[in-house]
Amino acid sequence: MFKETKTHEITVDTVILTLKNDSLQVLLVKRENEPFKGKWAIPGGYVRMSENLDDAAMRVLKEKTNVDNIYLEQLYTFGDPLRHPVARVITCAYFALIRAEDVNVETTDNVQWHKVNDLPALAFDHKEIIQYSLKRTRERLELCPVAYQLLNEKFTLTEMQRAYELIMGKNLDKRNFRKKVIQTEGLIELDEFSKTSSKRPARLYTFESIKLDSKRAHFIKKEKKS
Amino acid sequence: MFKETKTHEITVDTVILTLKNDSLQVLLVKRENEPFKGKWAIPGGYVRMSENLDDAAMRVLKEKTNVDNIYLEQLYTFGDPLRHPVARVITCAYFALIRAEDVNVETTDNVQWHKVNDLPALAFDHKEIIQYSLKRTRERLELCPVAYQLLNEKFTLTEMQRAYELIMGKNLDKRNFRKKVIQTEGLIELDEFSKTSSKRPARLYTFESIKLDSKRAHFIKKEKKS
DNA sequence: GCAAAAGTGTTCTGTCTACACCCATGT
DNA sequence: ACATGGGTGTAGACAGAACACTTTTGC
Repeated sequence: MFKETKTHEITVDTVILTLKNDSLQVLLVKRENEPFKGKWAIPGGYVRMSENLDDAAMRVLKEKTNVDNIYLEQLYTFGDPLRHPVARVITCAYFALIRAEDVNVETTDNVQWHKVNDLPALAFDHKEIIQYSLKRTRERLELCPVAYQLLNEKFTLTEMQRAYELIMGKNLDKRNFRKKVIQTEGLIELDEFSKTSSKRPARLYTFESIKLDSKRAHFIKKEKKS
Repeated sequence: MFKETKTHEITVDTVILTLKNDSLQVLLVKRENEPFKGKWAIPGGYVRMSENLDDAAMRVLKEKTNVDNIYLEQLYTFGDPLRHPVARVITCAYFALIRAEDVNVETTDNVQWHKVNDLPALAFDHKEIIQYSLKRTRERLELCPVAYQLLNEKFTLTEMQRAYELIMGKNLDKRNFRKKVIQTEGLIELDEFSKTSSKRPARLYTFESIKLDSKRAHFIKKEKKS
């Protein structure tokens, strides 16, 4: 009766992206156990019996990073039988964009940010998962300005543009970018300016509902006047 | 050691859509076992230990419908602990659009097509899964003309337009529709005409790679002339 | 006063929408 | 000859791309 002890196991893995040092970075943890002991991996863990997948992803994310209340989206489920060398582990991958400001991750020797353009060797199929999350993030970005999730509560348009550029992997035209984003529903022009000691102060912006529930945090174009 | 016999089980479920009788229909099977015995459900089954999720979905689909070589796409993974009343079953849902012509499904009392706008009571969260597949299909349709998968090998533009209308749930302008689709890469105008006994014969079209591997069957706009 | 980033408009091109009439055939 | 669905073009609104100079501040 217990011959079939081999069962599928199911995990969630989370790709956590942030902006740091003018590059897009992903949070990795060093594996402490076999397989792939000592290799870097995206944070993940087993799904508990009584929690749904979203909750499991949230929990794992919170356990690893102490970050909560963010835009967390199911990415794809990876189930190749060979993705795990010793067991059959199917993983449901999630991804999240988080604000540098919110990041109270204490990085240690075993928990570190890595540039997505310069990844170390990764455990399992985690490189593929990260690449896929980038693809999805780019697709999302073309529909709604999710980049605000990477920005501080108050930000300049230049910062926002830079976030877009880092995600899209190409430079954008300043005037066209501004023309487009100022039409975004929920974007608020503040009467404050950055005083980052540099040159001319830049106007700050914020999002109306920047603290809202992540599920509804889609910013779309403002209604046309009729 | 075997106290923790409760484990996650993982299934794949497939939403199989087709056009029939001028409506979008989904293939349902009547459940023969508890839970939800006698209720309609989308075809699904357990993932085998040595197959990946895509293969499992393909296999289940083939077993239930005898249809192969189609556009089959992972939809979403549903993992609510309460979605199955007696066990913890996480399901990875796939969806497929299939051609009426290819459908050699023998429908029986237990295997039938149902209009997506008029579904019976369904087992589990299958109604939600079907709704989600419609949403995704609409999104896909705006990017590439996946509707060809619902059409016969040779089709008229009016048939194609009708497929779009049924998926999008709204009527389209004939001239605008044609202007747009004739720019689609891979669409071939044939020197044949439908002779469906009606009135004026309509020109037939086909897709260049209509028999191609589903993964690459994305038709995009033709290159602009430079 | 100069270095550095902030800020700002116009033109062109392509795409989307709305809209109405003639054509080819079967009966 | 007429009924039926097939087939076609134009004008206006809007969105995206290209492109360069002035402004404000710190030093």
